Amino acid sequence: MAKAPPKPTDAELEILQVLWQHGPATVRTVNEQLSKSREVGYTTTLKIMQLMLEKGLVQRDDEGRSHIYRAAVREQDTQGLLLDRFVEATFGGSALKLVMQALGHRRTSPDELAQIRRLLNDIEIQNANQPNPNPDDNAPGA
Amino acid sequence: MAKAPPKPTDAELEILQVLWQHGPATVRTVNEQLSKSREVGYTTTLKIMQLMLEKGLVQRDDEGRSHIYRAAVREQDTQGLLLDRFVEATFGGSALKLVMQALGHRRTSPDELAQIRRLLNDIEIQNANQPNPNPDDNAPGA
DNA sequence: TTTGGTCTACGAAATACTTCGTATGAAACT
DNA sequence: AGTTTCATACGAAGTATTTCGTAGACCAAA
Repeated sequence: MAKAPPKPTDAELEILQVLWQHGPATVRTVNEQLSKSREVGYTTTLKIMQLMLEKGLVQRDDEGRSHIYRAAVREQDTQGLLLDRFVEATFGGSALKLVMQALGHRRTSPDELAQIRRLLNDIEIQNANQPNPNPDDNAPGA
Repeated sequence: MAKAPPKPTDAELEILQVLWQHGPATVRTVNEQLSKSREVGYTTTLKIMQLMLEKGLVQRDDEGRSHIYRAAVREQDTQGLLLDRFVEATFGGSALKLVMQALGHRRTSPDELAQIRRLLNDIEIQNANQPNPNPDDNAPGA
């Protein structure tokens, strides 16, 4: 089994965002997207994408003259990985603190709040049906 | 007004965590805490803390032989700042996606879920009382 | 076939971050 | 006083990331 691709850097993440949203694309297309938010040279984008290829973060199809790149890591997996590190580094591992901070210090629309409520319900239903697969907690709770 | 301190790096954040939890401390104390989770030389910690002083991330009291460092930035402010950047870089600016990911892909205890529900209630009450779609308010300091 | 446009490859500089070795001075101990 | 201990300061190397210049290949139009 091939080694898992490493954590993407900031510049790499920007490019992954484009590929996730847009689907497979050429360097030029990616560069144009990036250029909408900040100035960046074409060869800079090219170089980073080449490095990403070596790291296994993207794959490419080099049929024609210009190569087509696609993300080789899934959006959710990558976000999850980065989230874990971030929670660890910034909130000392407490996902609760993160969520509280995210919701508390930010204007959240009623619609979004509703979506979160729905998710909470789903989770509680799952917890009820599949209680505690890892009975390590001392929670006398309930 | 002094310039706001910059975004702390990973190593700096580790040190801030120690200072936030432990309160003002010497380099040696901080280094001992860090050493619990990974190997790190004393002068490495010292150097980083000196740089943090220059950046304004910490203050220090150099009375006696060993200096006492304290965090110069507040935990919540810093976490908020980092969270903003992180949401932007990783979730394309969608705090909702972040929360969904954090809650969805992680075992969350009933107690934590309850806390989040409570927070949601609070937010909705506030939204109802102050339906302020254009937050230009210069907080009249309660 | 020559010219101009567009592409990839590659080297290397610029920057930021982390790490540590060594110098130096003050205090504590004998 | 001499020696050991422990502190800070500082230089500099090691590493990772980002940036871009330049060279060479390819293709199409004139």
